[in-house]
Amino acid sequence: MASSPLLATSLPQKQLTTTATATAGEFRLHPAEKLAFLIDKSVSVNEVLQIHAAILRHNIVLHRYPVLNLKLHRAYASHGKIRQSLALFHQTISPDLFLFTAAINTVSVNGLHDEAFLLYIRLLSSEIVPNEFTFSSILKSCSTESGKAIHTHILKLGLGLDPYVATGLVDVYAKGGDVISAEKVFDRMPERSLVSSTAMITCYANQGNVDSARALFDGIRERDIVSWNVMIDGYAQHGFPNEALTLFQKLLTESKPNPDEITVVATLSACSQIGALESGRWIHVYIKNSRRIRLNVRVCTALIDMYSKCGNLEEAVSVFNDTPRKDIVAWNAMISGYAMHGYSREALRLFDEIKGLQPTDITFIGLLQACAHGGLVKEGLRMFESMREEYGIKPKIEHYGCLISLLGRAGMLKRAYEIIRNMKMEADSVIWSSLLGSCKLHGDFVLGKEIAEYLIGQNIVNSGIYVVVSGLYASVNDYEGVAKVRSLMKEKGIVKEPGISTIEIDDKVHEFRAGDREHLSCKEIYEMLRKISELVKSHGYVPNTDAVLQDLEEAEKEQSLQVHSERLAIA
DNA sequence: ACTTAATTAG
Repeated sequence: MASSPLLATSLPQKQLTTTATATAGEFRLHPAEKLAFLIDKSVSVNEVLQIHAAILRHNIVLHRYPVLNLKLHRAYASHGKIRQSLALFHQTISPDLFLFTAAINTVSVNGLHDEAFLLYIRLLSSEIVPNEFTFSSILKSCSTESGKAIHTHILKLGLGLDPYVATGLVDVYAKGGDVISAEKVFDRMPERSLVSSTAMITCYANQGNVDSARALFDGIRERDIVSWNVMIDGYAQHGFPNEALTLFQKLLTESKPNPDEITVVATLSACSQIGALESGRWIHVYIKNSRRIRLNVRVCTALIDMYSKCGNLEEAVSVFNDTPRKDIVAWNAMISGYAMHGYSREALRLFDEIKGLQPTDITFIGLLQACAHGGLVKEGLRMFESMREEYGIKPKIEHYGCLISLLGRAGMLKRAYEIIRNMKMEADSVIWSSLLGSCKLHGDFVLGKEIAEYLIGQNIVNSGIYVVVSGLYASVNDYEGVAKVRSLMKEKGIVKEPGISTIEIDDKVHEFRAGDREHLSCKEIYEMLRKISELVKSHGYVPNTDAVLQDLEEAEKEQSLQVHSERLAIA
């Protein structure tokens, strides 16, 4: 659209002779209606500003033309000019329901939840009655508590069965984790729309109830890509990465719908979790060959994460270098990638290269991990300080975890212990395990035992800590200590979670538990295991049975190590 | 004229 004609004193004749605006020109419209028509055609903020200027030039009093006023508000809001669109609202003498609703929607969408409620209250104070549009807008700003209050208003006005409103309610209850209320609203809907079903699937998935989610998903006749994405991501984010991959494969076998950016991001996350490099690579190639799916910053970040976690750092770096419009999340992923591969200096160097982006708490987790892995004590301590002082980021428990691991590995055990005791927050089992592990590593059994006894005394225990404590006792041959820990475990009914190892072969992920005999090639696997064992023993391998927690004879301990899940997977 | 579901980093 041309830029200057709108600023001319009369209405832009040129505009009205083009084909696009011919319909408007055929009628003798009031300038306000013509301008409203132009707003609908506008594609940039500049055009909106010019139209606004034309409105002022024509001395059009906006609140006398509610439709024009509303369209202008919407146009500003849709281009992210929130202040401008709200200014329009506040200049309007008595806003009608449409403008109220649009304004509530604008602030809600932009996260100004308090503002949304102020507007809603102002609406209620006028004699205007909110409608279904208003509620689907205000619900976006509701917590579960305020959602319940709004729910009563909805019921009072008889709008509870409107599909938009009901979906909004399901969404509010889903965010608050109130599945029961969400189900109630959902079940009462006269007909389940695709969107409301998808909202309900999201609710189930977020609760980790993937079975209910899947049942609902399977019951949908016409599934769109959003419902597939919700289901795949639901699996991926709640401990079922294999199911996520399988479902993605199922999607590929159906002709519709086509995967999009979000589908591949969710699936790549599943690949990262199980180290499925081949599947991840396949998806990368699929994206490159697809004309629909763009390698945008989010897709690239998922690829960086996948390649890093699947052990291919070079490919992660290569994707990072080709990532367009890198945001802090992309930088964080690459920093963490370097950190987990032990390239500490590269991680720190990358941090120095970030320009014009505010680092987040996660940036510092990556950096501190890099320092911990590389034994860069001075740098790590300085980093921890600058996080608080320079960047104003409050350390979370995870940051302390990195710090303790950093000091612990460097043998600065006393200092690490002091930091834990002086932390503002309660140390978690990860931190204690890390420090105990360091005590064992550096042979400081006095401090190690002191901590172990403190933990047992304080009842800060779980299977993770028991394992480390017992290992600590075992390494100094304190079998009384080991026995004490064991009986405590029994007494409290703590069971060590069975370890599972997975390995990817020819695009299929195989799972193994210790002593597993479920696998189809079980016989061959055990035969291979026997050969490997002979080989390593002939090279002087002696099994270290100290870490075996079960109460077994030495030979049995060896046997239990022999069929360790990782060994099975490798065989 | 105003309205509904999904995304990455530890």
